[in-house]
Amino acid sequence: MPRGRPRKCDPEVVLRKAMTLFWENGFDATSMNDVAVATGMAKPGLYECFGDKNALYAKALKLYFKEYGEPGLQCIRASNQPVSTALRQYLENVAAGAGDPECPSGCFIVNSIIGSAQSDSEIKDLIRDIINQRLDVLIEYLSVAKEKGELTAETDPEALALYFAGQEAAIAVLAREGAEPEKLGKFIDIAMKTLPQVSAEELAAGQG
Amino acid sequence: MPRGRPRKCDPEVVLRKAMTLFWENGFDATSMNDVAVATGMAKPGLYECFGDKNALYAKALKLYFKEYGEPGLQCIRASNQPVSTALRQYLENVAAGAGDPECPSGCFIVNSIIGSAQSDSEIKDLIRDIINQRLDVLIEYLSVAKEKGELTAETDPEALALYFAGQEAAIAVLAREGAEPEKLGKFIDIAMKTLPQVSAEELAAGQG
DNA sequence: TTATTTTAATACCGATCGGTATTTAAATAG
DNA sequence: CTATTTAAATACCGATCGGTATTAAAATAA
Repeated sequence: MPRGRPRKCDPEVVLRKAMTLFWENGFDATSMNDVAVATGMAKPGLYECFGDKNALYAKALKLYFKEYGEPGLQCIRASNQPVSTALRQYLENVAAGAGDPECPSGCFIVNSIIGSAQSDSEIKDLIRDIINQRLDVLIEYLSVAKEKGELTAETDPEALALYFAGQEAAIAVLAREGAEPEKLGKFIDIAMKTLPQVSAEELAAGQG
Repeated sequence: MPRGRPRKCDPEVVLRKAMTLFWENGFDATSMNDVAVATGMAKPGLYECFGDKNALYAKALKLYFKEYGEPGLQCIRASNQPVSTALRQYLENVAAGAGDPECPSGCFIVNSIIGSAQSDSEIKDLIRDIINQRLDVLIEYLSVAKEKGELTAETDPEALALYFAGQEAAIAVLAREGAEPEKLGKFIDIAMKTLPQVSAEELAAGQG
């Protein structure tokens, strides 16, 4: 046991709770007092643990990306499944997160993009970094799929990556509107029709 | 000329300016003082003309829908062009509005959806009404197109309408991220590939 | 025990918020 | 001219904001 009075609250638990508050209500509508009441950690403790409100928000956003964003990207990166399967799973994972009844609806990152106009520059940079990471993973994955012959020669990996990034945003907004999971499923069915896939026979012929 | 001291500011101009402030910065980050300074109408005048802050926001959102939402819906309703042309124009109109350098980026309605968690019930109802109006127009249009044989018999008009509503949200978020118009154009190209269109020959054969 | 360290808890700071009462200015009616 | 009407302009209200100084409590070290 360390020297002084023991902590009442686990900072990790506090940060997770702060994340859900910012996710649900946004930066402005979540006061430090709200966080203090919801977490049980008094305001001076919050400032000591996390810095000021901007720093707390940035840490919450990083935690969100680590928990809800990176795993999906990692699945894409490591996927050895057909491109349509991998990308469908990717969007279904997004829909599962955005529509999870245990969490605020929608996507904290999308919410932050919308509200970023008056964010401080550290937060803007963080958002930009997250957006670019996601786009780069999608571009890389689609480029490889094209090289492997799974996607037609006319495929534009960058444009298609932006399309899928847009589908994530769409799912987040629709979930925030209250769209049921079943409707999000149908949405994904339609969104996946855009893939310029090479058929299995063509692929076999091309590789043989 | 009416009886008393003449108005310094045209309320319509003031409301339009308030609209751009709320559109750019959102409800919480736009203070009544900000509106007063930006418009030249002092705070008591704002309250006398528009009611409280919630009422001003609601009026600004209604103005936005009238100027940026309804014309596009009217085009869809009145369209006698091929379904792919009409819907492409619809999305291009959305992209033009969301990416207009003269205005805040993105879509005020999408921003309001994201921020609606802590809105008062009048604003929530207004947002819900706008969403439903748009969806109803799309469903009706797609249903008619299916009946006319322009879309395949397997087409689900409700699901496809939600898809297009989602594309609007996607375009709004991508524009808010700073996506250039050219990239939004490519996005629309891909998004339009989902249409389960009947070919011109099939359509002629079916009608003949 | 007593001193020290670390945190919790309370109270408080100036600034800003949404909203309004009051006073001043600009027009018309008589 | 004076009275009246309407709006502008200023000042102000209590509440809440982000952030902090201060005090009280709970642990260890001696």
